[in-house]
Amino acid sequence: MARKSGSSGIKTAKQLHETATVLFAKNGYAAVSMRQIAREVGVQAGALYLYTADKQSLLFDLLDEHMKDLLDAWEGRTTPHEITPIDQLERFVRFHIRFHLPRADEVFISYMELRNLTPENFEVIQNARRTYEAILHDILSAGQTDGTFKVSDTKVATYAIIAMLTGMNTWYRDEGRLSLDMIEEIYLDLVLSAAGATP
Amino acid sequence: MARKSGSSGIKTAKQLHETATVLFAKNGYAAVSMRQIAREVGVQAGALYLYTADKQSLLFDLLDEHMKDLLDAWEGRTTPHEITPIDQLERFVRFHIRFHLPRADEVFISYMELRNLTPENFEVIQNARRTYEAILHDILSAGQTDGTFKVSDTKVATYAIIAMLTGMNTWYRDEGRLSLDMIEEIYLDLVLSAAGATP
DNA sequence: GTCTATACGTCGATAGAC
DNA sequence: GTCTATCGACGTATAGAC
Repeated sequence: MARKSGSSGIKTAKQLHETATVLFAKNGYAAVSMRQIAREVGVQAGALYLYTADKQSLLFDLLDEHMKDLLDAWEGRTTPHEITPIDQLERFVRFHIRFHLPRADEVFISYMELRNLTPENFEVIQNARRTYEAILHDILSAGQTDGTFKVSDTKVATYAIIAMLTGMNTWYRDEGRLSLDMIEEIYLDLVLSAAGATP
Repeated sequence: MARKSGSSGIKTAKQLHETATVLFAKNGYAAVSMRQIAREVGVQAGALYLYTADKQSLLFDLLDEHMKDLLDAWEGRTTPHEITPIDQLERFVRFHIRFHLPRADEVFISYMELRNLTPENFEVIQNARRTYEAILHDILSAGQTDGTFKVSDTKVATYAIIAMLTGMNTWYRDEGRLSLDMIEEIYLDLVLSAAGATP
């Protein structure tokens, strides 16, 4: 068969990441073969190695991109100068939901495929995750100090709140009974209550 | 090489499940080979097929056992006759933590390897999970009705609380700074607050 | 940039000896 | 109940033609 005409490297590179994200999320990193990805992208397996050193780098790049996007998105937000802990927490919750919900596959992979990273790659992703957690922890600590929040342990509360919010991705469906706006308000109430917020 | 002496079928069957649990949790179902399991158990790969029809059945059996144990443990508890929603919720939280924390591998597999089940097997596990969620949902609904709880949506609150509690498994370490008893109290506070409990 | 062809290892599962 | 040996398929990754 003749070689596929009209292919462009940039397009293939992008399709590789998109396809790998979907397939890894659906079937798992270990269960997806390079051949399968290539077939879906529309090239031969060998051609994939023009865009990634190996399968491991492919996984790492997906997770690394996701965490960078997340932290960049948070940093890039416009933030008022003086803002109360309670408002900070509200902004965090809304941001988290709005960022994570439309990225179901990426979020899924970022949690499920950590164990398939090499130790060095795992360390990088884990650090990014800790950076994100620190954002919430700082907010809770500030509120705890000035008396607006009341939790037994800010560290555990941080984990609990993030788990609560991220868990949303496991049940949310676009055609579900609740709109995104409603879900946002429901979770906001849950988080503020859990933090013992007294406005 | 002579065949291994002193082996007993019952012992091997048990070791198969234990070994598979550990390996699947550590490396993932798809990444673990039957040969690897056999090596760890101390038999040849072929011998495993005396105890399981195939790899898929092995995974399903592990998850099915876990869910059955969970529901049986809940059913088997002694429960006072009349009990307030707030006490029910407290009992649920303590039960969940005590049951899940010592079963890190089983819990991990039960969440991570759902996608590697055949559709029929997935359905069975999913039903068991829904049964468990219904326990919490009933408690929240009762409290919502009689005014002891105050959540915007009992369904979402159910998911959120279970996610919050189960998320504990991702960070808990035996040698950590918090004892099991302390963690139990911290999460109890978080859950009661999230539910808007007014004692 | 993409192709074909292939090296070389490992997979799940089975057959038959003991 | 466990072993050895093996089948046929599929895995990642590379070499070299075009």
